[in-house]
Amino acid sequence: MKTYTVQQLAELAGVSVRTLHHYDEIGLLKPAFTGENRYRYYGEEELLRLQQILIHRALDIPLMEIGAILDAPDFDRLAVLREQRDRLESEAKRFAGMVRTIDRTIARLEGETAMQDNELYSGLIAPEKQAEYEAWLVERFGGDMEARIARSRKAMGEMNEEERAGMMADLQRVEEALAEGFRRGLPPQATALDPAIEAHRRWVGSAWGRECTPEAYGGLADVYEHPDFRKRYEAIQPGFAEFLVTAMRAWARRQG
Amino acid sequence: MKTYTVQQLAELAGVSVRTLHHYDEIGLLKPAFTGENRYRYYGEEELLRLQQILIHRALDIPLMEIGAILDAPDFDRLAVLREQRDRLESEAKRFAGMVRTIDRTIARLEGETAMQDNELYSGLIAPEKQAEYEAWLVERFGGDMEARIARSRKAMGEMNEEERAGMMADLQRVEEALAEGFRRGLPPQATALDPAIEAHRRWVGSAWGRECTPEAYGGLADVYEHPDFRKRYEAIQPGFAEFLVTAMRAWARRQG
DNA sequence: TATTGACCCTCACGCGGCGTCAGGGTGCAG
DNA sequence: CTGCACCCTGACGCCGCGTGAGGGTCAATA
Repeated sequence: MKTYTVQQLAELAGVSVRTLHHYDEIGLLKPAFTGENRYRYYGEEELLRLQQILIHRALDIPLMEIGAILDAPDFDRLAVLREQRDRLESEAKRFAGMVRTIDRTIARLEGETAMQDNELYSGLIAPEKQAEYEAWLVERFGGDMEARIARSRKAMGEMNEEERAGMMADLQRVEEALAEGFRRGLPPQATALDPAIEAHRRWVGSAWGRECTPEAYGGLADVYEHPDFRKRYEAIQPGFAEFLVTAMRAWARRQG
Repeated sequence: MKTYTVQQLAELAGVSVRTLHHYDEIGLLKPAFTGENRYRYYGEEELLRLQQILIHRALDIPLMEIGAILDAPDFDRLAVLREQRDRLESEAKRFAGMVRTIDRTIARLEGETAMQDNELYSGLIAPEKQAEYEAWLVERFGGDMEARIARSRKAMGEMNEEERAGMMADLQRVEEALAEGFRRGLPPQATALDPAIEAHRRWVGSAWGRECTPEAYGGLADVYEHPDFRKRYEAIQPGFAEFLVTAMRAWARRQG
């Protein structure tokens, strides 16, 4: 017959020796037998019971309650398993939901970050506002922001005047198409805006030098709420800033 | 400016007032301000911070460590989120894994249960062994077993002699085909046995009055290790009992 | 104004489930 | 015999609150 000492069982099950002492003390998990040396010796049956204890414990069931469950007559066994299964599934879903929440936050932060890298020097902000905006970014995002600003400044510095003017003209066309939809009274969620929205997204991607994903585009909408961007879009047409932000978000949401 | 009292914030966040007191005491979550009445008043910023605390707490991170993380400079924010995301995903997977483990246990128990309901009275066990077998079932599975035995006895009692004889003849044909494979020296895992195995499974399904799923069929193999069944299969051919059990298990495993 | 019910406060004991350590014994190899 | 790894019991203490005592504040109502 195979037996385990406390340390062996503890390692097999991923618990501490102290835990096994404690469970013996409270009667939750008794050893198979105790030797003359007062050592605890456990068998396969105790190992199996311990594994069942650990599943219940993962569901925050108090130890004494776990003991009551495991010591109940066998006819309850299937019902208990079904109940534990449902609770374990709920926990799995709870954590999966938190993963999705954090994924959205990460995407948003990454979208914001990518936007700030490139648009700052794309001519959207007047040069005299740049120092102020840089201070805002550093204050908001902290430590390595200055290094990234330096990097973006260098990349934009390498674009010639003709290329920059071409990009600005493209952006104006896109924004004008969107503003026209706004003036015609289309709701921001209207799919008739999709061509203009997607043209805008493509423009942003080319300004970034990499694809603007739907998540990043949704994050960009957040950043367009910054006062400097709002001011700029309000100058195109009063009310346009809010319309654009909502339209961008609606589009991003529809991409799943 | 919108403010919340302790109870309002506690309800919004799903924690207790005591928890908020505690977090204030240890400096983890201070109120926005405290009134002359000594009441705590929290703002949106505190609500957001509390939500972040709760995600970290779900990962069993000690409170003082949570404080250190949240109070770190902002440039760490994205890295921390990524790390938490990975840990939350691991937790989700851990619970999902436990769900699968319990599902397998449930399927096995249900398979055994369904088998015992019907085969007991299908003529496989000699009548004089029935009382003994019933005692074994009740001892093994406990409380409601007697009610279920009564139910099955009634159902079998309604099958006429001709129908019963037809089922027995079918079963003999199936078992003979399997025994022939055994005599020819086929390994129990051989796919050449599949037609006979599937015929057997179909027979069991018809005896049950409902489909015998691969899980249930795997569970049935466990139950065929009972001494009464072994004796019966050994009577067909010495060594056949072990062969059959192994073949059934191999087939069930191959169904995924 | 007084009363009442809901909410707020500080203070403090205690619980569940161990982690950690002290002091001492056992088993086994060199 | 010595040294190392493992075992024991006993016991203090920690973390994160739950619970309750005793008392104050706020707002509606009679």
